[in-house]
Amino acid sequence: MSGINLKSLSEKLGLSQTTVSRALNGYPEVSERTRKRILQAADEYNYRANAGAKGLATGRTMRIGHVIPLNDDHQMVNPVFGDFISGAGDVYANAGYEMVLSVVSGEKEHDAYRDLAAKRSIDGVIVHGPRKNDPRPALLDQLGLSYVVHGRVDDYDGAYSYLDINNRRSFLRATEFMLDLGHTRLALLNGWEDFDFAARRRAGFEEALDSRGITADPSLMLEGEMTETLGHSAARRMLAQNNPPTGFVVSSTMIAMGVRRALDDLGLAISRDVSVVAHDDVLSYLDNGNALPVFTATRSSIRAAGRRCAEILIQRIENPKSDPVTELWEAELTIGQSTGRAPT
Amino acid sequence: MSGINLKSLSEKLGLSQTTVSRALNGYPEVSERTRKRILQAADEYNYRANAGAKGLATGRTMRIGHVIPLNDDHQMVNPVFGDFISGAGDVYANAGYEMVLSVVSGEKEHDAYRDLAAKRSIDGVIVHGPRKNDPRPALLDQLGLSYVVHGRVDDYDGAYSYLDINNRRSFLRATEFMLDLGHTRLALLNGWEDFDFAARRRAGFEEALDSRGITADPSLMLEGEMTETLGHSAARRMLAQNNPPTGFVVSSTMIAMGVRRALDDLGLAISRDVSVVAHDDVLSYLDNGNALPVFTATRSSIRAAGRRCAEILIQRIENPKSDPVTELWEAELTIGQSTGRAPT
DNA sequence: ATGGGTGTTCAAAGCGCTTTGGGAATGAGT
DNA sequence: ACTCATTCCCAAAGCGCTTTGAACACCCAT
Repeated sequence: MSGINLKSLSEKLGLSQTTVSRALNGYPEVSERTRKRILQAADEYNYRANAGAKGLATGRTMRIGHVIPLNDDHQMVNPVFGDFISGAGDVYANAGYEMVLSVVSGEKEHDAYRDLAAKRSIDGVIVHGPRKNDPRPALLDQLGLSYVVHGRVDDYDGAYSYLDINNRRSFLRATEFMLDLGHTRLALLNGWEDFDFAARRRAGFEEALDSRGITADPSLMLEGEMTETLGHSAARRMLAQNNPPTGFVVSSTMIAMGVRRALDDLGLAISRDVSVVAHDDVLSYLDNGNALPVFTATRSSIRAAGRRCAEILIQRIENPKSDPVTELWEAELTIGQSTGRAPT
Repeated sequence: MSGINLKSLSEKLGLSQTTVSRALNGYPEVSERTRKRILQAADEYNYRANAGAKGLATGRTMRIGHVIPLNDDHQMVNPVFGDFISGAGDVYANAGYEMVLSVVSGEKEHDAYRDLAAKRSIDGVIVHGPRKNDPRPALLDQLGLSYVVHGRVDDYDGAYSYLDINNRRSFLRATEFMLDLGHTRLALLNGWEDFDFAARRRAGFEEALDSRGITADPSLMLEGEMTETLGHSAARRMLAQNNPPTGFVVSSTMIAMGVRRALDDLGLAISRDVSVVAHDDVLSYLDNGNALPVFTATRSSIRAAGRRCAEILIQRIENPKSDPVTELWEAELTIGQSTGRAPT
């Protein structure tokens, strides 16, 4: 129905397309009087420049891509994703960008970037879930696409923009906190350690134990999908061992909820019998008890990360010659009701 | 870097752009020999048609929009969203469509649709989270944009495409199941009843009680954000009443997890002391205990809904004259470990 | 030889915008 | 009176594709 174009709009105004276009895009060489007239007419007819045509003419699509990998086993999208894009999306909207999403599984991921680049349908892209030896920065540099990595890749030689939290330090501190409470048998329930963030968390965990002369027990360390079920089954299993842990260091509040359920199953009290410290992404739908936190946790808002990644990417797109931006955020350790002195 | 266009590709081949274009788009009027040559060259140079230019020429952008509303209070994206788009995204990818996302809050939602339509950046749109008196179908019909509603709007006169689950019936059955177990004091923890799905669930709940001559107790019915916290605090409060409920009918497994935590707090055993039945969206990251379900639940996969909505929408886009498609799915009631006979 | 298919290719127009390279009008400077 | 900037506006080219209408070659039947 609707859909007036520049041509007819300018005809209605008795002006050339050039003038109307310039007025609408804020160029100076048009008198204020006519600009006002034009703006008003554009509003009246609900005119908006055809995105495809504009992209063709300018070479900029005003569109940013997110390629989100699908876990092949569970066809699962990382549940933090909703919050991330809600942060990023807000920034995009205010800057006049659109967000395009590609959910792809495994091997097809590479192609997704190639495709988006070759079709020229985006100006830049956010890289989610970087892994060890992640090939994407190299690919994107080669494709000439602007990008920002949410997280880090350990092994890329080139300079690239990223925003990460200090995962190693977070887990170092969380683990030390447990050690200070007298816990010596500590379990780690982690995400897949193929992901950079999880590898760093494990390193922090082990570093803390090492510094107290404790060697990490492999039977108390598990990596996997960060679900409630993982927390539950792992905790059940570990607590049934000969020398069960008195504390759990876990990578998400979802896992922590599973651990709590296992404790309930076994009639154990959280904090008194077994302590739990988690990493909390401050997801909007998992508020970890507003006023007094349920779980002791290292916290860092995924939504804030989404916002900041978007800002950085836009800045990179609009100024590609500038130096890459890198930020490393510290997570905050908040004491909740899930930790206490180790039972004696 | 990369980025060859039709012109240079056809020059390399010594053919006209017409022929190359036709070959690539599968038109018959080009000999198999040349088509093969062209396909090969296209592959070699990694040629892909510029999306904007193609859209301009054809009038079809091969892009589908999802406008997802942001809860203003919590800046929260519905956590089922990840699964929905992972289902839809897969269908899009296979059909050659891209997905564009707009996360917008409250009053700006209307504008988002207007914008996308006026800029001609999408061919169609999925309507999420329909509410009572939802104005969007009327708006979209007026804008001439193809769409399909995930859920239903109660009050729209026009014919429109939707995919919904039978929420009323689900909650009717779940409630009857509880009644059959001897529970007479039943609580309902629901999503915001401004949403169509939640209103229907409540209707089903009340209908079941009515049919047994029980009148629903307003102090046992709550609507709100479907979080763990809601389940926890509501259950705590309701169980502290004079005449506490022996069963909870709740709208998500997230809420159910909160109820379970409240029971643990109070030293009550789930199923023996208090029963819980939930609606389960079968989210990939909340698998409700793979083999034996933790919660008794009415189940319907959100991912499957995403897939189907996408299929319907594509069909509508490619064949706009066809009649609207409407589907109503029945949820499946699966018995888990969270329900038992009412204590006597 | 002539005409009509049939199969294969092409030149050029058009999609809706931005942007280059002027042109006309006005006012100021000499 | 004449030049020279300024200010404001415009015609036309170009972005990379699809698609219309026509051309060309070839073959078979008349």
